Amino acid sequence: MVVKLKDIAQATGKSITTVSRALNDYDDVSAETKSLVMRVAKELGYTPNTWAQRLQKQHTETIGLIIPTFGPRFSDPFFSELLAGIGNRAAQLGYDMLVSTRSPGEEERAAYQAAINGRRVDGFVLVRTRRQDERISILQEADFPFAAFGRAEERLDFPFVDEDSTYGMKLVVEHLASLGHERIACLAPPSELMFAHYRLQGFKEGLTEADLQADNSLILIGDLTQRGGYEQASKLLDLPSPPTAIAACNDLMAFGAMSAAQDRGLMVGKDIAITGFDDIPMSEFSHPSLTTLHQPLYQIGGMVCEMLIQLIRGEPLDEKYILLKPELMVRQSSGLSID
Amino acid sequence: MVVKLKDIAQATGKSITTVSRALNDYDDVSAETKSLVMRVAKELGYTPNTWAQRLQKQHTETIGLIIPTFGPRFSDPFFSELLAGIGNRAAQLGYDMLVSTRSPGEEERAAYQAAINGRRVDGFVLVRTRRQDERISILQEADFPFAAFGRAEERLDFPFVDEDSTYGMKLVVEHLASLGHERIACLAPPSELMFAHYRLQGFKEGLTEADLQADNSLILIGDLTQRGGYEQASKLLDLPSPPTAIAACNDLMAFGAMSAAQDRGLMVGKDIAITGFDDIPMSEFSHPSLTTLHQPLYQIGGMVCEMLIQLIRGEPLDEKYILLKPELMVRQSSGLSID
DNA sequence: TTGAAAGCGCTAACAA
DNA sequence: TTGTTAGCGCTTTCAA
Repeated sequence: MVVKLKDIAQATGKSITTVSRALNDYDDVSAETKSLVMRVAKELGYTPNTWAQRLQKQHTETIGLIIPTFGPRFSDPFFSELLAGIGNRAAQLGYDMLVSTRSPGEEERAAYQAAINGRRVDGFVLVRTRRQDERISILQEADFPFAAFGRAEERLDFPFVDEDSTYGMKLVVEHLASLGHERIACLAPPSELMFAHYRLQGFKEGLTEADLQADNSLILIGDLTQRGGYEQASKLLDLPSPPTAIAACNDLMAFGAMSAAQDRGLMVGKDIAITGFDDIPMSEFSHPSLTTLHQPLYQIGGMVCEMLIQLIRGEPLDEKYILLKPELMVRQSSGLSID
Repeated sequence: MVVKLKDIAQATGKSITTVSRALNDYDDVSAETKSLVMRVAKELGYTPNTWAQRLQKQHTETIGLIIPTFGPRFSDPFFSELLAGIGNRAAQLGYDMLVSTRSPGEEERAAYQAAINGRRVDGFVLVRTRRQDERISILQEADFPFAAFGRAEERLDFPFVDEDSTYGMKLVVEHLASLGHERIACLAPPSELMFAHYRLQGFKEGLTEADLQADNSLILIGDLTQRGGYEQASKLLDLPSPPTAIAACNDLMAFGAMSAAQDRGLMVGKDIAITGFDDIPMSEFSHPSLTTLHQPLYQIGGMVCEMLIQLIRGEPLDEKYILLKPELMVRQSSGLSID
């Protein structure tokens, strides 16, 4: 049997209302009543029924996060870091986090609609924004609070945190060029992802600035997994005139590329340079360690979460658009020079 | 403005009751009324208010998962795989998943209590069971449904899925011994974790069966991260008489150990053998690739989730205790022989 | 086949 | 300072 307000009311001889107000620390309840109620509530082990509270208050103290997946899973450490950041910040601020995964398409749309209409969450954190992102239109049309990790193509106005991928990739290319590389390949993300656009743009601008020829046959799209990186890098390495450096657009693909190179007897960091993007914990401990761009994913998760909650609470946002500069972590995989 | 039953009732000229029944496909509603109601509901874009439904039905169609963390985060790919498995299975079965992280202690206890009393979730998935696991007593005392990934020390009776770690570690030691190793070290998990017990036991039994001397100075406890693995392996390698093989109790520590060895100029798989446990996606792509024990984490997540939901629904469990045999994945890091 | 009415546990406007 | 009453949106007896 679960303890409810009624039970406390009975035990104290007060009315349900008074008990409710005492528990919520209203100041029109006498101090004695308050402490009496509090004591009894504690004794009885009272916890409010969340659903009743929410039905009444019309908000849920819960934020939603639907992770977009292409395959069935999201084992990318990228997401775990981010998730941890969001979840912990949410908990600090007194919010629950409802998590699910959907692949883009009808199901994803339905999940958002259901959550919005059913008032299941107070707002959404959007991750991995896409060029034409229907999630954004759904949310905006419903006038539903959300904050995103990533920007969107159209000049849509919404709060976001993003890292400056263009800047980051330019940094990488500059680094590789300074090491003497001239044939630099890129392992790009699926083009519908917004960050694919920015990273590719940075890659190309970097080449231009380094006075290098862009060669489209050296730009291959991978699915952001190790396996994808392995496969695409294999193609690059089997080219008649293979690249001397591969800039992967995320760490997982970079690791796949390293394997592909190593399987061909190449020494990564010497015979070929390979770089990543994300700086997942593994990067520091791979062999060779991975030169990559650091994104503070855990903190980013926290920032987006905090933005969202400010939005939900109707508080003014400290900042509406946050663009972070990734930091280049030079490690072994890019080598120190090429002869 | 959100559409509710009342709106549909008005639009169709029916009563709220009838609309509700039509929508829930009761068979005492005429076919025409039903289709009329359905159509209008669709037109208006109706979605039931979750809170009202739950308050009424007294269950939530939500399962809870509180991830225990020692530090602030849970970036272990181990958890992401498991989480994906649980979440996707839950979604298939029509359940939401409420996720949060708490470090063991007062806060964790409070989180469970609040979720139970507030009827916030219908049941819990417990992960990473501990020897004296107070979560289990809380849940059992409240008679609250849960299923665990992992067993517990006391002869407590609850449904679980677990992998046979003892068996797995024996497999590893047997493998290493067959390769000629005699000084085999172990990177063990913190001893309060239940699986630490089983893995260590397997390690020791494996030594005995291989007629090898157990040397307690070769058993070091690490915190399951790469960094922890790196630090503890460093100690082992700097011993006057270092081990020729290191069996880490999870992949992340194994990667750390590999780095430590490589930093000392050792060639992993030749100068020293290193093995892991988990077979996270990275293992196949590290350099050298990691010999480890495969646990189908994604599937395990699904199994535990399904168990829990059967429990919640009061259905008989297909199986109450599931013990899986991990499979040894022999890769490069253990080497093929030692001379 | 349908509708009126009660009630899930809580909060809040209003009265006393 | 306290209690009465209504109502959040839904489901479910019970009666018509």
